[in-house]
Amino acid sequence: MKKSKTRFAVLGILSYGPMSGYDIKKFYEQSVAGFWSESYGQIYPILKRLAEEELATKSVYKQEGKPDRHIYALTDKGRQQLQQWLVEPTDRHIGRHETLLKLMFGKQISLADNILQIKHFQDRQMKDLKEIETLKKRFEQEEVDDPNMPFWQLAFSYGEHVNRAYINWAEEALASLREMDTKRRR
Amino acid sequence: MKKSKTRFAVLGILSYGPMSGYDIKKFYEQSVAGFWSESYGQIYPILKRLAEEELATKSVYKQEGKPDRHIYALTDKGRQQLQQWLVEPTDRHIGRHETLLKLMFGKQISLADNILQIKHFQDRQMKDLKEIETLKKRFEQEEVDDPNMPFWQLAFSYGEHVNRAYINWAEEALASLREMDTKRRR
DNA sequence: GACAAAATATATCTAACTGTTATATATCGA
DNA sequence: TCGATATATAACAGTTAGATATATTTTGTC
Repeated sequence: MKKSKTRFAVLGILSYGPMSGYDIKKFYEQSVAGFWSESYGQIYPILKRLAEEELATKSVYKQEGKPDRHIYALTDKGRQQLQQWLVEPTDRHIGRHETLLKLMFGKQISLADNILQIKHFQDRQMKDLKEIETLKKRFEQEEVDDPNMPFWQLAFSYGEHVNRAYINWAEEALASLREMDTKRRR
Repeated sequence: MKKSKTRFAVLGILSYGPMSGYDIKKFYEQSVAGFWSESYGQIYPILKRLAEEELATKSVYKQEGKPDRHIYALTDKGRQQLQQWLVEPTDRHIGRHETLLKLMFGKQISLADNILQIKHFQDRQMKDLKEIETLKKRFEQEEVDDPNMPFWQLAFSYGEHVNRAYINWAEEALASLREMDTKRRR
């Protein structure tokens, strides 16, 4: 039986420094949206288990007006397990790209509706690309000094490459669908 | 509560013609690997429910030596629900790209190990791209005459765009990691 | 501009759902 | 012996949507 990937995603984030479950969720939403996500339903139970297995230590910080912060810090044992996973060969995970799936059944609806779907997809990826560019610039201007920076830059570059591919494909697909439309009307 | 996407993935495939659960799995493995997948654990229970809800009809064909084939065919009601889903706005699903996640924690392991991971990823995507090209050529040569063909071509084109982006990004990332390596050694 | 209402942020946690993996079962052909 | 054919399911992994409770920020109205 394969071990949960969330386990390692959490250990990985803790390698950046001690954090709460809330912080971890925020990180995955704001920084690596695009190629990874985590949900509270997994994060909290796993943090508990990591503490039990001594891969992380837990300490509680009281706050006024806000709930306590349960901060977890990576132990040596935790770092070792993380490193083991990092060097393991990685097998493919087939994502579920709903827009593409819908397109496979495009014959069932009008060309106009197909065009709307792809436009919606293209718009979203354009926004994503802009966000990545903004984040990248902010990191450069603020001259973020972090030993993880070179790896974050590779991730930015990934986002740029993939989103540009999405946008270009969508442009091509839209042209193709519009051509089908004019042919059909003749 | 959102409805299961497998439901619609199954209805969609049935729009191509009557099929068994086994056929559906094979389709998702062989044809749209790259942007969708389905597992038996979902397919069989959902086929049962689709028949109960009269979105598909079931008929059993006996075979000698092999298990019976349970063939499901889309009903008008099923086609209607499929069409409704096809025109609905699609929201983003964030995949889980393990290689990229590992790269985010690349500082924890050697540059050589990071390079191995990306090479492994690049190799796999090169194979995928070749497979898509092969499939595309076969469809062209055999002059496949199917009203869904234009939509399949858009899916091929998607695969080409995205895999080329993956490969190019990997090339860039490898160059960058190798440069980091020479700098570190100086 | 003042005030209230609504939305967002902080923070943890869990039930109910969706989706994956691995295996059982059984026969035929390579 | 392995893979293809074919259905089925238990155990696990992962997501969604809500409860809980308070502070701040935004928005709408007078």
